[in-house]
Amino acid sequence: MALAHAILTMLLEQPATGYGLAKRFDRSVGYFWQATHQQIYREMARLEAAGLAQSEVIPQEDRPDKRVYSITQEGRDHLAEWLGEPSAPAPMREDLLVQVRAGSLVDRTVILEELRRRRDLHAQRLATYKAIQRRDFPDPSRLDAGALFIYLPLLRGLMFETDNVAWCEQAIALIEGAAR
Amino acid sequence: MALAHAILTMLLEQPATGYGLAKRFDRSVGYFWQATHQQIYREMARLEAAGLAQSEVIPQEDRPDKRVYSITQEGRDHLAEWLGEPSAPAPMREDLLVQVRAGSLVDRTVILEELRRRRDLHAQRLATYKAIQRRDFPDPSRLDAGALFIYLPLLRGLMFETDNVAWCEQAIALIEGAAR
DNA sequence: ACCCACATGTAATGTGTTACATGATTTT
DNA sequence: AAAATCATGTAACACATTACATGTGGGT
Repeated sequence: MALAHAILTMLLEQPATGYGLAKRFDRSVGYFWQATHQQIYREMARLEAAGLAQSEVIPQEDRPDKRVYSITQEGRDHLAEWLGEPSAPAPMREDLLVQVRAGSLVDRTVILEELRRRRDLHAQRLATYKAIQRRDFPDPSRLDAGALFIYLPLLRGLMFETDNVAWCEQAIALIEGAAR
Repeated sequence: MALAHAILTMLLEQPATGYGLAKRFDRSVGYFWQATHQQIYREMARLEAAGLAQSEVIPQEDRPDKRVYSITQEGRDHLAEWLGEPSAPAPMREDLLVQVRAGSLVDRTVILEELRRRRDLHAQRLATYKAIQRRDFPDPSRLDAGALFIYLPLLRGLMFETDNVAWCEQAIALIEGAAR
């Protein structure tokens, strides 16, 4: 039931269309949750059926009409209750680590190439998160409670991608320098 | 198809029963892949049907008979081919980050309690990984290529849990010190 | 007496992914 | 002329989770 809570949390900040939420998950808040538009549309229909969200169709002239969802009071209560429940760490399922673990099957150049590609990819994500940090939180030393709750998940994403880059680099260096 | 590759990778190191693999995923190699016994049994049956693994029933007297799976040459070839393919980062779906993001809905003590619980949980995991590190890799500065491929995923898990603990601690300190 | 470890599965449900489908406007 | 953005959905399939089911032997 966690996707539902992620959607409600985003609606808490502002009402949105399925399309708009999909983009936020994809672009700005991908450092703490990811979902596709198909998942989101399905889940939003459920949320509305359960009374946790409500929608309103807004006609548009130039563009297709849109259905804007917002959270209900019942949705807020439901979210607040969930916040009191203990959370389980997300299970780790990282393909790259499996590939490295099986690395002895192939020539080391194969693994090295993939590690370099992934290092670049994570460096790019890191740059994106840093740009968001600079734009939205130029002075992280004084944030009120409300801003902190937005800053802290971003910080986690930043730390995660920093680690990804560092690990890839260390892996490359160690594999390049290893005895055969 | 990534669970299949994780299983084949584990079988590469040594043949195993479904039960045994489930325990390895659960206990020792959980820092790079997690799976339950139901997933594993289903996937192993498929691997055998596809000719990538083979099984042999070994009768036992005291305990129930067991079915030991091993990887076939076709399975090795299949794995080796997969190692050449680019990997996508695992999507992030961390409940705790959603809970923090929605933190303004409840009293800060609710979030703080959860952050402390999670900090302890991750500290415990970190201790487990460090124990494995001490036991299996007492001197990480000289490892041959083969050992590196086992050490590097462990290192990633270690870095990840180190970060989890550090982030929880920072989050606790910042929230405790924040203006209302 | 009860729980844990060993050992393997089925069934139902829930979640996530991929492909298909439509159609206007804006940008390259 | 082609591709991207806005906007919403259906359908099929793949994968993951939870509950149920069974049975022995060893330890507390």
